[in-house]
Amino acid sequence: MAKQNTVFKHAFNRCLQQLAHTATLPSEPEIGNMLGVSRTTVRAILARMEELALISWNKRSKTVLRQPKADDYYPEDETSSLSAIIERSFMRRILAGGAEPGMQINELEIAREIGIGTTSVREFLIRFSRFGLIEKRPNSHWILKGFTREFALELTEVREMFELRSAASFALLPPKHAAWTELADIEATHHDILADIENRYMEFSELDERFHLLVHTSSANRFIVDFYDIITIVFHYHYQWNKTNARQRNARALEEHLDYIAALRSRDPAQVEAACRRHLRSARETLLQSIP
Amino acid sequence: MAKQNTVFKHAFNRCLQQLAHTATLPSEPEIGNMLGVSRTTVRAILARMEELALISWNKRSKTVLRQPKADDYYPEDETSSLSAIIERSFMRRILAGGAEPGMQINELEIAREIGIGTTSVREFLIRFSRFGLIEKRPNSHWILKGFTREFALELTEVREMFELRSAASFALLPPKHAAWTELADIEATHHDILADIENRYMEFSELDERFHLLVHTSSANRFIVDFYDIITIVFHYHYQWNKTNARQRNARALEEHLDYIAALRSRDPAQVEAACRRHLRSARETLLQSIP
DNA sequence: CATCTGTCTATTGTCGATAAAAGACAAAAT
DNA sequence: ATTTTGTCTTTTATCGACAATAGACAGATG
Repeated sequence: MAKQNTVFKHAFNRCLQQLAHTATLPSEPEIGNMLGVSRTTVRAILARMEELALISWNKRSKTVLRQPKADDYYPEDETSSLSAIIERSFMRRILAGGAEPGMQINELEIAREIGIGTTSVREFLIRFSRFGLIEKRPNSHWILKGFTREFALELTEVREMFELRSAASFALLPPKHAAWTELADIEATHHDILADIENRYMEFSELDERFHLLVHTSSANRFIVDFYDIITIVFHYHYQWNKTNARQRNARALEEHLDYIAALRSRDPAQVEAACRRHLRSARETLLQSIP
Repeated sequence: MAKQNTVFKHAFNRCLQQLAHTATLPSEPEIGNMLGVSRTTVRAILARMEELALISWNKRSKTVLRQPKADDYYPEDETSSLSAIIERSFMRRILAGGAEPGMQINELEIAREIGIGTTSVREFLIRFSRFGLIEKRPNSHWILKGFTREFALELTEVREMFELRSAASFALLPPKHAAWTELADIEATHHDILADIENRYMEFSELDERFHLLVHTSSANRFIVDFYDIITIVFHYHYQWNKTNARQRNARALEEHLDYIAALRSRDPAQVEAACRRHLRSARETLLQSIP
């Protein structure tokens, strides 16, 4: 098996959901655009749908015959790309499992454990190395540098530099810039979640990413925006395995965000800087507290 | 040929040079340490040297029989690692050749052009992507974002942030820190080169890297230090293909460095910041001037 | 005549295989 | 009692192969 057909399966599943809304499907290129895949894959999807008697397909006419049932879908776990699988497995090892700094990382071992080839593992590790958690010894193994206190401090130091600068440039965006609309939208969601914090506090993590990414993007600097990937992945996995006081922590962060947003809107550099600093300081504290 | 034995060849060449200095070679592990290779490779080197009647080898006794001649060495170009070859070839394409932003990059084509497998090219591109010059479309090609004015501006923006901070923390290093000795050494080299600038101005590039890396290292932040890789590679290749006014440019930069070094030594934050800013501004100008 | 489909080709993602290099361990040597 | 060497095993770097996917082009369709 040279390549898993996960692109096909994932697109197929998404396409099934579309069947609910229409009696006929649009043209092949249009479906391709919708799903973000090539025509080759679209045709494979259509062929499969015809095979399952979900549609009748003859050239331009693609008529829906019946609604999809649960087992027309491919299983969820067959639809994620290999690198996503490796990432999850790897992050669990280094964040959740007892992985000591200095430990050796072995490509072959990881590959065997997940049951895949070494090439994919290698490529993942190379991509992952930019996060500063592992380091390669050429012709030899990788070293786990570990999710340590130093790591967190170095990470937040750069984050603070970048975010302060981004926030400052955000405040200078012209009033009709799309970012202000997005900001308003984000603000509204903050209020929504706060109003029902008991039940919706888990939605914070995603909103947090959306907000900070918006701020970073306004720097219009690829290095700053790219760096935010590191923040994202660290926070994403970190919170996934560390849920103590989540409700309370998130409520506080939401309030800080609202201050921060108000400051951005004021367009007053001093206020922006103060609010940004306050929030970043408490975000750093939160992160540090959860490291042994 | 699964693997080129470049590690062996390169280490062999370096080991030949050692032959001039001693009549007998030390133990295998010691040679390995010296050359930075494993004992397996050391033994291959010794075996080859014995084969060429350069040494007689019996267990612990390794006696030099004759001095190496020119054709005992392996050719230079067989000693560089594959990724170094790809890097050079690729950088030439995108910096020297007429590579338009937006151009597609094709793994297979590069591989064929250099005459190697696709795996190595892929891995190179993945590693290289962190420099922000290319971007991947999953399941499809890479896009060249190009060495443009925007790239240079974004790069220098981050560089300036990082270097100002690093310089500030450099000034706070305890007086007995090893960095001060290294700084003195670098300063002396500056004077040496300036004294014979007509002949030695090409040595600037390497010295420049050494100096700025020293400064960045004092931040003790892996993200800041790692970022300096991008600066290094960009300046390295950029100057290699752009030598207009090199003598004059380098002389000026050397003078600026000396001011900057003096400021660091003064340990006065205001002076440090001023000198650092001055130098970074002119470095940026130089870079920008050479972009169409 | 613009867009869609049928068909064909080219490239990417992943695997397994293999030589090079690293490294483990016990016997040998000082 | 270390350190060195001989031998053996394991891992990495790289290749070639192949299915999945993207993409090109001409003829068909409205």
